[in-house]
Amino acid sequence: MFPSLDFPSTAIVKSVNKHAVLDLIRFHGGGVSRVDAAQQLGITRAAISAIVNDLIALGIVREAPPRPLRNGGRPARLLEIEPRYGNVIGIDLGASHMSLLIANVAAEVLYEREIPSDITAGPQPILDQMHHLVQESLAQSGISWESILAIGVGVPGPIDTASGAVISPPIMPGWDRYPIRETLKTRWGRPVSLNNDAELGAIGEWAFGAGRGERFLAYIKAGTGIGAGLLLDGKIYRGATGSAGEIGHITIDENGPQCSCGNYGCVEAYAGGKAIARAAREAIRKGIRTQLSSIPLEKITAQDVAEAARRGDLLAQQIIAQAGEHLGIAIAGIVNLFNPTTIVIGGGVAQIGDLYLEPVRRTVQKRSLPASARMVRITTALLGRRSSAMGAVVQAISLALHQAIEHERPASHVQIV
Amino acid sequence: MFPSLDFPSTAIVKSVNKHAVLDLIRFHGGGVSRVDAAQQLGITRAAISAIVNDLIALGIVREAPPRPLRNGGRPARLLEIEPRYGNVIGIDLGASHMSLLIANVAAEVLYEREIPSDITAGPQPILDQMHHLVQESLAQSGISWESILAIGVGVPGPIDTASGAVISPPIMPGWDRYPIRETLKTRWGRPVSLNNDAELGAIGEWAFGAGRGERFLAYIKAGTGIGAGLLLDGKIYRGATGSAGEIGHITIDENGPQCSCGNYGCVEAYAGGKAIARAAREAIRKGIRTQLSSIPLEKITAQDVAEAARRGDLLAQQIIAQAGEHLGIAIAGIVNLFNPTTIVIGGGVAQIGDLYLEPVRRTVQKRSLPASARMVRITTALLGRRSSAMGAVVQAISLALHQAIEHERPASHVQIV
DNA sequence: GAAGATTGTCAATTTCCTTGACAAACATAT
DNA sequence: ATATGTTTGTCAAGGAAATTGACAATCTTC
Repeated sequence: MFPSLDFPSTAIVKSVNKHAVLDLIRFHGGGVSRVDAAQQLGITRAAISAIVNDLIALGIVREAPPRPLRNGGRPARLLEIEPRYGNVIGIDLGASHMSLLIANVAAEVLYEREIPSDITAGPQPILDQMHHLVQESLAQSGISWESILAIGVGVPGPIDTASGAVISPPIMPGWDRYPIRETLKTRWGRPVSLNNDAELGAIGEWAFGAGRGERFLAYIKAGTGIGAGLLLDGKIYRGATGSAGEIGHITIDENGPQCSCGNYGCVEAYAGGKAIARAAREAIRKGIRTQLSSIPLEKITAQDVAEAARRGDLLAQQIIAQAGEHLGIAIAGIVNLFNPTTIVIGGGVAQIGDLYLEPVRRTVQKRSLPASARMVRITTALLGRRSSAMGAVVQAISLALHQAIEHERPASHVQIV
Repeated sequence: MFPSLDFPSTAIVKSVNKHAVLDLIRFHGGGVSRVDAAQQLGITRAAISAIVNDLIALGIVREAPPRPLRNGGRPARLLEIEPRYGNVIGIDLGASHMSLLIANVAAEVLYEREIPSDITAGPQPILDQMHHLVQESLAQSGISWESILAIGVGVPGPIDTASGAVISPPIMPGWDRYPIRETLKTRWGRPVSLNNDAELGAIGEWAFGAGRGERFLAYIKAGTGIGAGLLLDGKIYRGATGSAGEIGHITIDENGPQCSCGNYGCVEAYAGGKAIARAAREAIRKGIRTQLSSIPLEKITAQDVAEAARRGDLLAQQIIAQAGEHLGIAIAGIVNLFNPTTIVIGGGVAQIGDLYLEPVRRTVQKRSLPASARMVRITTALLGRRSSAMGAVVQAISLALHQAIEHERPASHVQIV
């Protein structure tokens, strides 16, 4: 119907199919046989065989130990990623912390660590800290630097994919247009992928979490701020310049309170971690009875409110329910606009659980059109705090493996625009 | 990176390339030569030649009369669609009207007509009326029914692409799940495409209007109601079940007035044609001085308000500016979420012009994140009231031509999932 | 143990693109 | 006017990858 970006010509057909087979093996839970792959990709067994044997020869894929079968016939030889091919690192840079995963290319986590880190310190100190974290983690885990094939990094801001930098990020002062990807690539001498953290959350939950295999998925990162990662029609959606999914600064009340971004009535000013803590402080100032009064006013965090709510504190429960309703309004907007099958809610605030999630569900059902509301499943992140770091791992593996099968032979002379 | 839906294999390579060449010729303003096509598609001149000559042999493409050139060398033979290959009909079914275009496959409009029609009358009477409109139009224009290759239809509701019906449409009472596409297909014995009207607006403006060639485009249909059609990464985005882009019922003020859909504070209740008329009536009831007082209160329409505003009426100008601001809030949400390059505003209310558009632009700049706001161009529909009907024409032509080159030979045995 | 079913592989064939050469048709310089 | 250079489009030969159809391998069931 419309001009497509993929222009297959015989020269790149095998390449495209090889990438497709590789991803099928990577993301198909439970193992795929050659025949499975042939059916799903719509090409013949013979063609698949040739591709799979290439991948095995490269050491990227292996045959899994045979498993009990159901039907008569020659047992299928299931395929899986060869974990010994190499390792990758995934790093999620948050507003107040930095978390790191080391995994092999089969996405099995080998090491995990999280340290506090204040992103407002600016790019140079933080990237130095990141470098030290990597070195320490390798030392502690006994994993060699040579085994690391690629590194994936996530940051909480809109990303320009071409330059590998953040552009006008609301919560990363001093980082505007700093060449993050190039800096790390040069320092590490490895391929580096740079993505928005919510985007990575979507990838992580899609690959190994609550949104497995869904083709229309939105991941909502509800933490200090609020962001969304969008997986539309099976592909990460970044928009024209890479800053799609910025749900946090959508207006839900034009006359609402001022947000840190300067506008009025953004969701983030109602439903984010900061907003929850502020609501508690205001209520206490007004003299409302609550268990939270025992905490010094200025030290109350969203986590304190969540704990109080779990212990039965009425005010805390009310604050969290209201935050959920406000987030629900914004998510209802996403549902109306994107018509997804699944919404995965992650980030720190989502850890609160049903006290937060139920109001979200209720509000979405109430405030989005039936045609879309009926279809959508709203759930918490299965990977918990690790969604984004896991997404970074997935991206790093993609980088490593797809580059490997591409460079196997000299790059095609066919220009893909 | 992610499993793609297109699985090229040698058997379908030529088919894919043929479709790509055809669309390149269709949508490239000013004519393409074989060499141009080769460069843009990344395949060789020889391959393009074979494809183009096939298309010429089928009677779908022709060589344009030679034009003056700039550079030395053999003059390029420009390609264009052969208009005599056949004709199509595009129909836009609105809430209160029905408009029809007859065009040849080169998308040159041959006949145009618009009649009043109340969509609330229900599917059977309206589809009968549509049939009569087609017959009358053919008779009046002297175009033969035999020349009509396909028909495109647009309706103002969320569409389930699989069944060709609308699902829980807010403004089409009685149409829920009525098999519109099958009914028309059977009656006419021609391929029929059924799309959402805003979707078609996006297609129309993308192909021949204000959004020519843009890859990230949102078309906002601001009429009685408000809807959006989304073109993301060069492709129409329909969502998981075809009901994406329902911007009209996004909440911009949670405590706002009740909307016809049952919720509170939807954009449509602030910025749609109905809302504009209602605001005027309420102001008059309050006794505010305005030229509109000369019109019977219950008969005031958005168009009356627009005319009064143009004549300098302060109240009318204020109402329209406020409606624009409210629409701007919703569009700012789209800009934050989708990060498009272009927003095209069409529909009846958009005809008001800058009085409406300027507040929209101002509000979007104010209420969306700088990273996305900087990139976006906001403009009125170039095709005016015809955007959607033109989109229906484009879809009908797509149906006719792509089917023609596909059925040229027996369909590929390759299953594309 | 035989029959049936499913999986994976092989050789021959087909399809379509690429390669490299060449003719056609123009502009410009001499 | 002629020669040179440039761009466009076509042709035949060659190559890459998928398809086809047959067949061996390996299981379940009768």
